[in-house]
Amino acid sequence: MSEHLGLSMASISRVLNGSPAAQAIPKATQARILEAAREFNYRPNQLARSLRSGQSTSVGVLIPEISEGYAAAVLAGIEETLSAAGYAMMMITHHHRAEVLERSERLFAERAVDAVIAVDTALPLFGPIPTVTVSCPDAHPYVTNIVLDNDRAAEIALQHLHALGHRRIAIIKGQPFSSETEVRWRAIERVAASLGLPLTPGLVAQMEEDLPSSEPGYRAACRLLKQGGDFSALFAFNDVSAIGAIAALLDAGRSVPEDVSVLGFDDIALASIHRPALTTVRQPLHHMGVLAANAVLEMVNAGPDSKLSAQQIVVAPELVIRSSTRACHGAESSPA
Amino acid sequence: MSEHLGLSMASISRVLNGSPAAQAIPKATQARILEAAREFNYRPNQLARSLRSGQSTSVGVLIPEISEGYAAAVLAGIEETLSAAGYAMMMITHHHRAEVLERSERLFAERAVDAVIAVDTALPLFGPIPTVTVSCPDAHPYVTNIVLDNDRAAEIALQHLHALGHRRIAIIKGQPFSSETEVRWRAIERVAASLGLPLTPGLVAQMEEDLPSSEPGYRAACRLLKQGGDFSALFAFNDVSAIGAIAALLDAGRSVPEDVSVLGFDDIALASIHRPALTTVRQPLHHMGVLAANAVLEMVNAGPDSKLSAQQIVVAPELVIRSSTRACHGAESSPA
DNA sequence: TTGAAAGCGATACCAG
DNA sequence: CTGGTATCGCTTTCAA
Repeated sequence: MSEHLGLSMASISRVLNGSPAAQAIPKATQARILEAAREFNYRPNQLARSLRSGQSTSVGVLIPEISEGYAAAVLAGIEETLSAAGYAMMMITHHHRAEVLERSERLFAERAVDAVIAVDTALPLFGPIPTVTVSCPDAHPYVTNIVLDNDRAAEIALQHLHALGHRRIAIIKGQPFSSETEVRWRAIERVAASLGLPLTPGLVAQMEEDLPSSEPGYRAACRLLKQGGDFSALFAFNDVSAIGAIAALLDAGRSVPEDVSVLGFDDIALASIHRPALTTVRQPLHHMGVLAANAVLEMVNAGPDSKLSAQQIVVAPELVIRSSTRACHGAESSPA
Repeated sequence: MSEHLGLSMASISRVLNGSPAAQAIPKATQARILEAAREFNYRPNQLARSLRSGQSTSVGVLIPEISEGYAAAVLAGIEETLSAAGYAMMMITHHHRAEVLERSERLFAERAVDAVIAVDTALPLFGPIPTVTVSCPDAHPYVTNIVLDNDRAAEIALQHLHALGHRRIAIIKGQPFSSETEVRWRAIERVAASLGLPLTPGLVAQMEEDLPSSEPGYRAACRLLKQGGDFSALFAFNDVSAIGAIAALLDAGRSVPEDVSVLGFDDIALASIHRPALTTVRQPLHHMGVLAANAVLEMVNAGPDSKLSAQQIVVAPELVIRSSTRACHGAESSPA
């Protein structure tokens, strides 16, 4: 310890942490200490500090996987924010395996994380530790929750297609394990009903495979085609499946958007690069990560016993119109 | 502490850690301790343990960013391996900013990570701490290094195009800040010379912008087009830029692969999702992550003073042929 | 305005 | 075979 240069470690600690008691120390001494710290290249040992203070300035992050797209974008927002606040991140990918989820609670506890953020994860309700979830619609009452307004999303999506004159719209549902699948589907049902759009079994296909590729979307679209294929537009669960669906349509001799308009979801980077560029419902993924991290920081700073209640933070989707959708072929001039 | 149930914390520690001294403890007592631990749901505090033992069982990971596929794949391999070994990961994304790199050394030291892994990063030589780099060809002598065989990569790429009858092949060079840019370029020069392929200035464009999107590739391809555009094939620095280049070519009225074949690099998930699916030089990214993590674990387990010397681990690329390349239009029947 | 000393929760050395 | 106890590096209360 650097007290070889003057005074005792108590004062040093006070100054280096800008603790309230430090105001009672003369400027001159403060400067001396700071300089010595720089000279000795002093690095406080976070482990010791955490052990003593009970604050590890680290948060656990639970995520299905890190392939590109969805999770990566959210993660980037989280990392950026946490890192700027001096917090470390302990990340665990669970691949939707229940056993990993169980174990993660233990790991987080052992490492004494101050809080946890769970992304697209069916959380088994962690202890009394501050928790924030992203895209987990049916999370427990005591955790704060960042979710997309799925009702609004379904609304802008279907209204867009409806306004273009489309009346027979096929839907690709998400996989059963994705936490957003059900909420989104119910929102679609509601909006479809209000617009008078049919949602017959032949117009709906659910993805099944747990692959991070566009394959599930490709196969779902094939099933849709085999079930009659009588639709002029298709609303996919996400961009990746939309791209798979487009490939399936092209392979079946239907062109996009001439024969069928395709609407994606998420607005991952690929959506704008792909040709035809994808019209899509944008989720502010990066921003959701930032919000989650900020919520966590707020809870942690508020102290363990503050009655900062859990919030429900709803973010708005936004329609990004590109070239994969267009007016329905056989449509009369449509009402704006 | 659980010593309320029998004996002292010393023995407990011994048993719970399976320390050598534990063999001298009767089975019966061991069982009693283990059961009590389970009953009390005892979680050892890693912070305290680390403070005492000087081992934090955590490693720092330095990465440019996560949104782009490349890093995400490597990261997945790292996370999986580390996690299975009970190690935590402290990740920092640096966006190629020197200032962040400097700071990260400090952060890693403060958190007392046992080792660091740097991916695609120009490392400022961290202290005496075990270090492994991935894709940093000119790393320092004391760090072990996971690199792709770039010579072989250039060979299989250009030979593929050459065999398809292409003679005028455009190249998109990587950004100056990417650690692989120069090695790769020299490999391409060498192979091009041996195959008798021209590499005139008009056939080469270097990306400049530091964006994790396909924009730099798009712009580079535009420059190539403006510089004459007399080529039947294009070899891009990576898949993301290949995808951007394809968009540029399409926008300029050239079709892919009919008018020009495009060859990517990396084989990120996007490569197979994109239409046309990308022919690409596959880097075993996930595997490289696993190798890096294993190397780190080996070094850490070997102890700080072992003379385990730094290695150079070279992995092999592999050509993945999809639909973005095809035989040259005006080519005579090509020699296999 | 500054110092001494008591821990935080474990590990490891040295006795018994 | 098992129990004390010093110690890891820091924060913080209490005295001086």
